[in-house]
Amino acid sequence: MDNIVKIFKALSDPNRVRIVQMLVNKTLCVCEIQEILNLSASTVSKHLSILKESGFLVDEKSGKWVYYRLNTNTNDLAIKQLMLLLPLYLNDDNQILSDKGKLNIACKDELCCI
Amino acid sequence: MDNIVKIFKALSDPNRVRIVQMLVNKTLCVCEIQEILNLSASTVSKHLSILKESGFLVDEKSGKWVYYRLNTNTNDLAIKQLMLLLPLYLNDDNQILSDKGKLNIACKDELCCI
DNA sequence: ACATCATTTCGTTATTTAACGAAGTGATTG
DNA sequence: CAATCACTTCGTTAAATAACGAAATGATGT
Repeated sequence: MDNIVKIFKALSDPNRVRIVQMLVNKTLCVCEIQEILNLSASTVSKHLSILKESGFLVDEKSGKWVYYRLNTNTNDLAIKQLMLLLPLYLNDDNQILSDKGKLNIACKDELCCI
Repeated sequence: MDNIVKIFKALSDPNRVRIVQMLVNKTLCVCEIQEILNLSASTVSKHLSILKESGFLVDEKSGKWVYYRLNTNTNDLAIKQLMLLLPLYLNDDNQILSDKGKLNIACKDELCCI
Protein backbone atom coordinates (compact mmCIF):
# COMPACT_ATOMS: atom_id res chain seq x y z
CA MET A 1 0.00 0.00 0.00
CA ASP A 2 2.77 2.43 0.97
CA ASN A 3 4.55 1.59 -2.27
CA ILE A 4 1.60 2.22 -4.57
CA VAL A 5 0.64 5.40 -2.73
CA LYS A 6 4.22 6.64 -3.09
CA ILE A 7 4.02 5.93 -6.82
CA PHE A 8 0.80 7.91 -7.23
CA LYS A 9 2.18 10.71 -5.06
CA ALA A 10 5.18 10.91 -7.38
CA LEU A 11 2.83 11.47 -10.33
CA SER A 12 0.57 13.91 -8.51
CA ASP A 13 2.65 16.96 -9.39
CA PRO A 14 2.61 18.49 -12.90
CA ASN A 15 6.35 19.20 -12.94
CA ARG A 16 7.14 15.58 -12.12
CA VAL A 17 4.76 14.34 -14.83
CA ARG A 18 6.53 16.67 -17.26
CA ILE A 19 9.91 15.24 -16.23
CA VAL A 20 8.75 11.66 -16.78
CA GLN A 21 7.43 12.54 -20.22
CA MET A 22 10.63 14.38 -21.16
CA LEU A 23 12.56 11.23 -20.37
CA VAL A 24 10.52 8.94 -22.63
CA ASN A 25 13.15 7.60 -25.06
CA LYS A 26 15.66 10.17 -23.82
CA THR A 27 18.37 10.56 -21.21
CA LEU A 28 18.79 14.06 -19.84
CA CYS A 29 21.02 15.75 -17.33
CA VAL A 30 19.59 17.85 -14.51
CA CYS A 31 20.45 21.17 -16.11
CA GLU A 32 18.53 20.31 -19.29
CA ILE A 33 15.43 19.46 -17.28
CA GLN A 34 15.91 22.63 -15.25
CA GLU A 35 16.10 24.64 -18.47
CA ILE A 36 12.73 23.31 -19.65
CA LEU A 37 10.89 23.50 -16.34
CA ASN A 38 12.31 26.92 -15.52
CA LEU A 39 12.70 26.09 -11.85
CA SER A 40 15.64 26.43 -9.49
CA ALA A 41 18.27 23.67 -9.56
CA SER A 42 17.43 22.65 -6.00
CA THR A 43 13.73 22.29 -6.79
CA VAL A 44 14.46 20.18 -9.86
CA SER A 45 16.87 18.03 -7.87
CA LYS A 46 14.17 17.42 -5.28
CA HIS A 47 11.61 16.42 -7.91
CA LEU A 48 14.12 14.03 -9.47
CA SER A 49 14.90 12.44 -6.12
CA ILE A 50 11.17 11.84 -5.52
CA LEU A 51 10.82 10.21 -8.94
CA LYS A 52 13.94 8.14 -8.33
CA GLU A 53 12.86 7.15 -4.82
CA SER A 54 9.45 6.01 -6.07
CA GLY A 55 11.06 3.86 -8.78
CA PHE A 56 10.42 5.79 -11.98
CA LEU A 57 13.96 6.99 -12.65
CA VAL A 58 17.54 5.89 -12.38
CA ASP A 59 20.54 8.20 -12.46
CA GLU A 60 24.09 7.81 -13.60
CA LYS A 61 27.01 10.07 -12.84
CA SER A 62 29.35 10.95 -15.67
CA GLY A 63 31.99 13.53 -14.88
CA LYS A 64 30.34 16.77 -13.83
CA TRP A 65 26.93 15.62 -14.93
CA VAL A 66 24.19 13.42 -13.53
CA TYR A 67 22.04 11.81 -16.18
CA TYR A 68 18.52 10.66 -15.45
CA ARG A 69 16.48 8.19 -17.49
CA LEU A 70 13.34 6.08 -17.09
CA ASN A 71 13.84 2.94 -15.05
CA THR A 72 12.68 0.71 -17.91
CA ASN A 73 14.22 -2.39 -16.33
CA THR A 74 12.09 -2.17 -13.18
CA ASN A 75 10.38 -5.24 -11.79
CA ASP A 76 7.58 -3.14 -10.34
CA LEU A 77 4.42 -3.83 -12.33
CA ALA A 78 2.78 -0.52 -11.46
CA ILE A 79 5.83 1.50 -12.49
CA LYS A 80 6.15 -0.48 -15.70
CA GLN A 81 2.50 -0.04 -16.66
CA LEU A 82 2.23 3.61 -15.65
CA MET A 83 5.31 4.48 -17.71
CA LEU A 84 3.53 2.95 -20.71
CA LEU A 85 0.14 4.48 -20.02
CA LEU A 86 1.15 8.04 -19.13
CA PRO A 87 2.06 8.98 -22.72
CA LEU A 88 -1.37 7.78 -23.88
CA TYR A 89 -3.04 10.17 -21.47
CA LEU A 90 -0.74 13.06 -22.35
CA ASN A 91 -0.08 12.63 -26.07
CA ASP A 92 -2.07 15.71 -26.98
CA ASP A 93 -1.22 17.78 -23.93
CA ASN A 94 0.04 21.20 -24.97
CA GLN A 95 2.49 21.47 -22.11
CA ILE A 96 4.06 18.12 -22.92
CA LEU A 97 4.22 18.89 -26.64
CA SER A 98 5.82 22.24 -25.91
CA ASP A 99 8.38 20.62 -23.60
CA LYS A 100 9.34 18.10 -26.27
CA GLY A 101 9.65 20.83 -28.85
CA LYS A 102 11.91 22.88 -26.63
CA LEU A 103 13.96 19.81 -25.83
CA ASN A 104 14.69 19.15 -29.49
CA ILE A 105 15.78 22.74 -30.05
CA ALA A 106 17.79 22.69 -26.84
CA CYS A 107 19.56 19.53 -27.93
CA LYS A 108 20.31 20.86 -31.40
CA ASP A 109 21.65 24.17 -30.17
CA GLU A 110 23.42 22.63 -27.20
CA LEU A 111 21.49 25.11 -25.10
CA CYS A 112 22.53 23.68 -21.81
CA CYS A 113 25.15 21.08 -21.03
CA ILE A 114 27.93 20.64 -23.61
CA MET B 1 -2.48 17.65 -17.60
CA ASP B 2 -4.62 19.10 -14.80
CA ASN B 3 -7.02 16.20 -15.23
CA ILE B 4 -4.42 13.43 -15.00
CA VAL B 5 -2.66 15.11 -12.07
CA LYS B 6 -6.01 15.37 -10.28
CA ILE B 7 -6.53 11.65 -10.88
CA PHE B 8 -3.14 10.72 -9.43
CA LYS B 9 -3.66 13.10 -6.51
CA ALA B 10 -6.92 11.33 -5.74
CA LEU B 11 -5.02 8.02 -5.49
CA SER B 12 -2.13 9.46 -3.49
CA ASP B 13 -3.80 8.96 -0.12
CA PRO B 14 -4.07 5.51 1.47
CA ASN B 15 -7.58 6.08 2.79
CA ARG B 16 -8.82 6.99 -0.68
CA VAL B 17 -7.16 3.93 -2.20
CA ARG B 18 -8.88 1.83 0.46
CA ILE B 19 -12.22 3.40 -0.42
CA VAL B 20 -11.79 2.66 -4.13
CA GLN B 21 -10.92 -0.96 -3.37
CA MET B 22 -13.87 -1.34 -1.01
CA LEU B 23 -16.16 -0.25 -3.81
CA VAL B 24 -14.92 -2.83 -6.32
CA ASN B 25 -18.11 -4.79 -7.13
CA LYS B 26 -19.92 -3.14 -4.23
CA THR B 27 -22.05 -0.12 -3.48
CA LEU B 28 -21.65 1.32 -0.01
CA CYS B 29 -23.13 4.18 1.96
CA VAL B 30 -20.93 6.74 3.68
CA CYS B 31 -21.45 5.33 7.14
CA GLU B 32 -20.27 1.86 6.09
CA ILE B 33 -17.08 3.31 4.69
CA GLN B 34 -16.67 5.41 7.82
CA GLU B 35 -17.05 2.27 9.93
CA ILE B 36 -14.19 0.53 8.09
CA LEU B 37 -11.81 3.49 7.88
CA ASN B 38 -12.49 4.54 11.47
CA LEU B 39 -12.41 8.23 10.59
CA SER B 40 -14.83 11.05 11.34
CA ALA B 41 -17.85 11.43 9.07
CA SER B 42 -16.62 14.78 7.80
CA THR B 43 -13.21 13.38 6.84
CA VAL B 44 -14.79 10.46 4.98
CA SER B 45 -17.18 12.82 3.23
CA LYS B 46 -14.23 14.94 2.07
CA HIS B 47 -12.34 11.89 0.74
CA LEU B 48 -15.44 10.76 -1.13
CA SER B 49 -15.90 14.19 -2.69
CA ILE B 50 -12.29 14.17 -3.92
CA LEU B 51 -12.77 10.72 -5.47
CA LYS B 52 -16.05 11.83 -7.02
CA GLU B 53 -14.61 15.10 -8.30
CA SER B 54 -11.68 13.30 -9.95
CA GLY B 55 -14.04 10.89 -11.70
CA PHE B 56 -13.61 7.63 -9.79
CA LEU B 57 -16.97 7.56 -8.01
CA VAL B 58 -20.59 8.41 -8.52
CA ASP B 59 -23.12 8.86 -5.75
CA GLU B 60 -26.83 8.29 -5.48
CA LYS B 61 -29.15 9.55 -2.82
CA SER B 62 -31.72 7.15 -1.43
CA GLY B 63 -33.71 8.40 1.52
CA LYS B 64 -31.41 9.22 4.40
CA TRP B 65 -28.45 7.53 2.73
CA VAL B 66 -25.97 8.45 0.06
CA TYR B 67 -24.60 5.46 -1.80
CA TYR B 68 -21.24 5.58 -3.56
CA ARG B 69 -20.01 3.23 -6.27
CA LEU B 70 -17.25 3.08 -8.87
CA ASN B 71 -17.93 5.16 -11.96
CA THR B 72 -17.65 2.13 -14.23
CA ASN B 73 -19.39 3.94 -17.10
CA THR B 74 -16.77 6.68 -17.33
CA ASN B 75 -15.40 7.75 -20.71
CA ASP B 76 -12.07 8.74 -19.13
CA LEU B 77 -9.44 6.23 -20.27
CA ALA B 78 -7.14 6.85 -17.29
CA ILE B 79 -9.94 6.35 -14.76
CA LYS B 80 -11.11 3.22 -16.56
CA GLN B 81 -7.65 1.67 -16.68
CA LEU B 82 -6.61 2.64 -13.17
CA MET B 83 -9.80 1.13 -11.75
CA LEU B 84 -8.81 -2.12 -13.46
CA LEU B 85 -5.13 -2.00 -12.51
CA LEU B 86 -5.40 -0.94 -8.87
CA PRO B 87 -6.73 -4.33 -7.68
CA LEU B 88 -3.76 -6.04 -9.39
CA TYR B 89 -1.35 -3.93 -7.37
CA LEU B 90 -3.25 -4.39 -4.12
CA ASN B 91 -4.56 -7.95 -4.31
CA ASP B 92 -2.28 -9.18 -1.55
CA ASP B 93 -2.23 -6.00 0.52
CA ASN B 94 -3.08 -6.81 4.13
CA GLN B 95 -4.95 -3.58 4.70
CA ILE B 96 -7.15 -4.13 1.66
CA LEU B 97 -7.79 -7.77 2.57
CA SER B 98 -8.68 -6.76 6.11
CA ASP B 99 -11.06 -4.08 4.86
CA LYS B 100 -12.85 -6.56 2.60
CA GLY B 101 -13.10 -9.04 5.44
CA LYS B 102 -14.62 -6.48 7.77
CA LEU B 103 -16.99 -5.36 5.05
CA ASN B 104 -18.41 -8.86 4.63
CA ILE B 105 -18.98 -9.20 8.35
CA ALA B 106 -20.43 -5.71 8.50
CA CYS B 107 -22.86 -6.51 5.72
CA LYS B 108 -23.94 -9.78 7.30
CA ASP B 109 -24.54 -8.27 10.69
CA GLU B 110 -25.96 -5.04 9.30
CA LEU B 111 -23.38 -3.33 11.45
CA CYS B 112 -24.07 0.11 10.20
CA CYS B 113 -26.94 1.41 8.10
CA ILE B 114 -30.45 -0.14 8.06
C1' DA C 1 -44.32 19.93 13.98
C1' DC C 2 -40.35 17.65 16.22
C1' DA C 3 -36.64 14.72 17.12
C1' DT C 4 -33.48 11.83 14.89
C1' DC C 5 -30.37 10.16 11.57
C1' DA C 6 -26.96 10.44 7.47
C1' DT C 7 -24.35 13.41 5.28
C1' DT C 8 -22.05 17.81 3.97
C1' DT C 9 -20.05 22.29 4.87
C1' DC C 10 -17.32 25.33 7.72
C1' DG C 11 -13.60 26.76 10.59
C1' DT C 12 -9.49 25.33 12.87
C1' DT C 13 -5.12 22.95 13.61
C1' DA C 14 -1.14 20.07 12.51
C1' DT C 15 1.41 18.10 8.91
C1' DT C 16 3.17 17.84 4.34
C1' DT C 17 4.62 19.84 0.19
C1' DA C 18 6.76 22.94 -3.34
C1' DA C 19 9.52 26.53 -3.93
C1' DC C 20 13.66 29.40 -3.14
C1' DG C 21 18.55 30.80 -2.09
C1' DA C 22 22.75 29.73 0.38
C1' DA C 23 26.06 26.59 1.58
C1' DG C 24 28.31 22.07 0.76
C1' DT C 25 30.23 18.19 -2.32
C1' DG C 26 32.85 16.40 -6.04
C1' DA C 27 34.67 16.46 -10.61
C1' DT C 28 36.95 19.36 -14.32
C1' DT C 29 39.53 23.01 -16.11
C1' DG C 30 42.77 26.72 -16.06
C1' DC D 1 45.92 24.35 -6.27
C1' DA D 2 42.36 27.63 -7.24
C1' DA D 3 38.29 28.61 -9.80
C1' DT D 4 34.39 26.89 -11.95
C1' DC D 5 30.64 23.96 -12.98
C1' DA D 6 26.78 20.52 -11.97
C1' DC D 7 24.36 18.95 -8.62
C1' DT D 8 22.60 18.01 -3.76
C1' DT D 9 21.55 19.21 0.96
C1' DC D 10 19.89 22.44 4.33
C1' DG D 11 16.96 25.91 6.25
C1' DT D 12 13.11 28.79 5.43
C1' DT D 13 8.57 30.29 3.81
C1' DA D 14 4.05 30.00 1.68
C1' DA D 15 0.55 27.07 0.19
C1' DA D 16 -1.94 22.69 0.15
C1' DT D 17 -3.68 18.73 2.64
C1' DA D 18 -5.78 15.66 6.18
C1' DA D 19 -7.91 15.50 10.26
C1' DC D 20 -11.37 16.96 13.75
C1' DG D 21 -15.70 18.83 15.94
C1' DA D 22 -19.56 21.94 15.49
C1' DA D 23 -23.09 23.63 12.83
C1' DA D 24 -26.08 23.29 8.68
C1' DT D 25 -28.99 20.49 5.42
C1' DG D 26 -32.41 17.29 4.22
C1' DA D 27 -35.10 13.13 4.65
C1' DT D 28 -37.60 9.76 8.08
C1' DG D 29 -40.34 8.46 11.52
C1' DT D 30 -43.06 9.65 15.75
